[in-house]
Amino acid sequence: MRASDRAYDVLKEDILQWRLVPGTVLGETEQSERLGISRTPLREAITRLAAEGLVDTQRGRAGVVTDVSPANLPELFELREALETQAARLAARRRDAATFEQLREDFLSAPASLVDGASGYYELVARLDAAIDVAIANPFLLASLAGLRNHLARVRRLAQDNPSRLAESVSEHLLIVQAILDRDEMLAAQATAVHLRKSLANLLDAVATGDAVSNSTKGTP
Amino acid sequence: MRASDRAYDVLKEDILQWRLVPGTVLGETEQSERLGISRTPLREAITRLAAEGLVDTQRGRAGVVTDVSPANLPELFELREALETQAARLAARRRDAATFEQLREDFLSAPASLVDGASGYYELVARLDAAIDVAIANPFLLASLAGLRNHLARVRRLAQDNPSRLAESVSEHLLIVQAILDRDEMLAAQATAVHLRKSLANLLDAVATGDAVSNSTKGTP
DNA sequence: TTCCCCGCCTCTGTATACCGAAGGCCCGCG
DNA sequence: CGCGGGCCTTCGGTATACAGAGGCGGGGAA
Repeated sequence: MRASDRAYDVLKEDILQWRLVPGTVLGETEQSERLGISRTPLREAITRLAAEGLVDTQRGRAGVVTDVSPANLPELFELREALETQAARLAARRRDAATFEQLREDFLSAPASLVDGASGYYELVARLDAAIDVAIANPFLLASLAGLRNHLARVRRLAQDNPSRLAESVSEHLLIVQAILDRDEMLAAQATAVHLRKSLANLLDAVATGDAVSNSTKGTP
Repeated sequence: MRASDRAYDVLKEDILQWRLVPGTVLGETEQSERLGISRTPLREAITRLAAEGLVDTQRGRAGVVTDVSPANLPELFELREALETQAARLAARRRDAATFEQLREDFLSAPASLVDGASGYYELVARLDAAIDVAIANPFLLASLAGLRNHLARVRRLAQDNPSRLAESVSEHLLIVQAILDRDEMLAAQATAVHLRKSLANLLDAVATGDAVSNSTKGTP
């Protein structure tokens, strides 16, 4: 594997996992030494991260890890609503029945597994996202979704999911999966919109009540 | 200005204007000599173009200008519908009245100027896009829109606008501007969706009837 | 004549050297 | 003692040198 790819992966993970906090200056000399590579491949990694909006680069100053704040939540969800409602609509149109039938069963049995931690549930949601990605079969929409998810991953660390919210979330996802299975494009899109609005409201509420996630206590390997 | 920025601008323009056709291999040595810079800043430019999806890079092979074909039109418009309907909705919510009042007047007088070429009209549409960009005030949505427009600029060269289509397009845009002025979010989004569907249908028809644009005969400076 | 293998050559990937600019610190002057 | 200017240091930007890999062509053998 290329050194620039490794540098990119490491730096991206470091930023997404808040090991490199917003505002951190990524000096070329410093980071190239830390990663054990020379400045040339490091620059390529920084350039790629800048293109994804994870770092800012200004003339004469090396990359600075982009700032994220609760103020970005409404902005991100405006984009998310645009992309994911369309994704749900297209998935309903083109989905593979067997895949979503399986997902439907998994979501039906999800409440039982919620009692012992939510990590399995998050993994299930990720599988739904992946299934939708495959179903929509649109590289351009997919690229925009991928960029969005970078920022969502960072902002999620700002607030913790409310346990009671998870049960709601399961039923909302189930509705989406069912609509996709039924080839009901309109319902799939609207159920997604509903889910996103409620998710945003929950996140904003969690932020407002000071339920912030300490960076050191939470890890998602 | 930095050499890498100049290289990026030149290459991007060359790709968007079809001076570098899809499939062209961008050898590092060759391009750095052509642009009169060394390979280091050129690599940065290629990396940025790759992040935007304008070039493919695979291990051991330099950048290759991404392929575009009429088959991409439906895919692009699926993303475009998602982003631009949301953009119209948000613009209706947050627009500056004076800006769009001016645009309304300009679109009202657009049919008169259509008789002597459409270049002024395209510029007017670009001004509307810019006004919407300002109104939505959302950097994430804006970034996705910018990426989309890169690809749209390329694919437009695949088909020529039908003159009779332009008159229709004016009235569709007028409806969008009026809806934004009226703060009618729903109508703004739906009018945008209508416009996009008709645009796509027109483009697909133009492609199907072999009305392709010769690369050398059309320039957009 | 055709196919396969070997070797050369070019090109990418990485490291490093050089240059210019900007910022910080220190010294001197008011 | 404070402020300003100049010098020095450091870092980003660019060029270039070097190594490894992959591809292509030529030659030999079947």
